Amino acid sequence: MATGRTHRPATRSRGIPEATVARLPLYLRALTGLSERSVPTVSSEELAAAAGVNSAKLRKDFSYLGSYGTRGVGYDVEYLVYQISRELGLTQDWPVVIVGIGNLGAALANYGGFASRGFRVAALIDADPAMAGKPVAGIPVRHSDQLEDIIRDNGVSIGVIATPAGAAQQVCDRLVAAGVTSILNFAPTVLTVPDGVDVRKVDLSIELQILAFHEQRKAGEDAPDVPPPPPTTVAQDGAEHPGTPATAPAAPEGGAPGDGAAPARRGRKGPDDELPAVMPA
Amino acid sequence: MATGRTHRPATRSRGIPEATVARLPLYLRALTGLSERSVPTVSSEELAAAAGVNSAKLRKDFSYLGSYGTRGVGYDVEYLVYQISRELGLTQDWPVVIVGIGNLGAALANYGGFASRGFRVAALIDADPAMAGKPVAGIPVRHSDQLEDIIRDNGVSIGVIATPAGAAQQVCDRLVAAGVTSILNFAPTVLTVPDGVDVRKVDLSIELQILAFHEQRKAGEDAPDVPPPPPTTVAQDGAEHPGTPATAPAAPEGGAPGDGAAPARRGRKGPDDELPAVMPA
DNA sequence: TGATGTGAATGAGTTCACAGCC
DNA sequence: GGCTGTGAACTCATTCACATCA
Repeated sequence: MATGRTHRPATRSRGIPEATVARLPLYLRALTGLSERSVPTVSSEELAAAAGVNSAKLRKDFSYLGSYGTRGVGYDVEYLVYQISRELGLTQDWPVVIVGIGNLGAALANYGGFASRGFRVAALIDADPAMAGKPVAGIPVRHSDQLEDIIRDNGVSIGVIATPAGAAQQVCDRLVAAGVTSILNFAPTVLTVPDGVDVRKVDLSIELQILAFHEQRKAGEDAPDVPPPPPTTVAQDGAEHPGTPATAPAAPEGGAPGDGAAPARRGRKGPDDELPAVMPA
Repeated sequence: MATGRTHRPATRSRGIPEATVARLPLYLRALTGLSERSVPTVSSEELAAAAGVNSAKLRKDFSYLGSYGTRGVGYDVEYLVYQISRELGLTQDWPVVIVGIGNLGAALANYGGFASRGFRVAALIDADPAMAGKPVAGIPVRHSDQLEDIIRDNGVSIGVIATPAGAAQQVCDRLVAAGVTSILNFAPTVLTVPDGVDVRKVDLSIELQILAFHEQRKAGEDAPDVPPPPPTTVAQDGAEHPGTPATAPAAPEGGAPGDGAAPARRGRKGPDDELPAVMPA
């Protein structure tokens, strides 16, 4: 362990940091806006502001792509648009399939951002036979029996999973077996994939929870250690006291920081804790 | 600039790294699953596997919360669930509003993950008068005129923006003015907010573009420097050769790496480049 | 002169590896 | 013996500050 990792330490060029890659689409969007307004050149300062990053970061990011700017002047908008598009692989056409056509899947199918910028919805797939044939966003939904055929016939290498959590791994396995090597996962599950397959995750409830964390901080501010009380109004809901905290999982005693006697959070809120995304697929 | 930033370097406890915070919801989900299966304790190894991280990272993450494990044994599931929930602020009730009830907004409203874990959809808001009163996910949509009242009446501090890009900043401003201090933004725009307001962004097209980048790499593998040719099939689309690259934005000449004569990407693909999310709000 | 491009400094996050405790 | 908790090493990312060049 820790020996191999061919990570291309080589000459130069190849090996753009992941953090930079993640920002390229942001720059691209900002540049596209400028391009539409026929702005010929931008400085790192201006473009950084439009993309919501700081200019030093932007310049360093661009330096990984090459020397595409002109000192004393800035960057040529059209040229940069092309270079970034090419770097991201958007100068070619990527057929994608969306699996799981519930609310979310339909939203994705209708999403303008899919159609533009090199992505093309090759098929919508759902496990519900009743959905089959029904057009969503102008594309007829196909039954998941045909998943493998669709992937192969269209040379699809990118798949989007918008199924409930329970179906996600299974769908993922089938996609991968059929040749998909990049997956965008909206289901709230950890997907297991073989090496060589990329998975990116978009998880609505996780994002909300992160916000809640920071929100709590704001409300609690200088409360030194105890869990701050409800910051916003609304908290009581009628039956809020669950059973006696008898089930309280014995804390490892020895002065654990920040709390006394955990109420064990008994009284399981709802049965749908696994956050089923939207519809069966 | 760069002086202030009280960032709590203090004694201990407060100051959980952002990266750790972002993983807590993941651990929580894995733990919830174990809890439902009545598993009493887990080792860092097992839990890490379930959450898709490595065990050292998990242990370090937990160490920021306190010493909640037992050496030689592992972690008490129920106890950890409570501690993480508390740390994330999920032991209280967070009313949220969703603005922009198009496909995506509806998907979010129906999303199980919202209802569980401390979040409660206080209202759905849309700018389309025709939507007003129509129930979505059992909640009547309200017109955006009432946005401020809704925020204040319900003590909402978290808002979700699912409007088209064009409306997002405006909606954001109104949310913030009305007292919202955390925003989850699904619109493909950079939002500008005052200090003290948190914004998290979920951007479908950016995620896809990042996948495309890696996908391209896989296909190109050992092509040393030139942009690899289309990996998947499907590439020609009829009229693919745009006008002469006359408009080609003069590259800064001097041997720029990796490409010759950028085709300037003339012939703008489609007019909907700004990726309007779904529906007016 | 006014911007880029980039080494060097700093900081954040991850991983290692092992002491400490059950 | 087994597993947590954590200093220390390391890797990755951001920021600074300035040499460099149109």
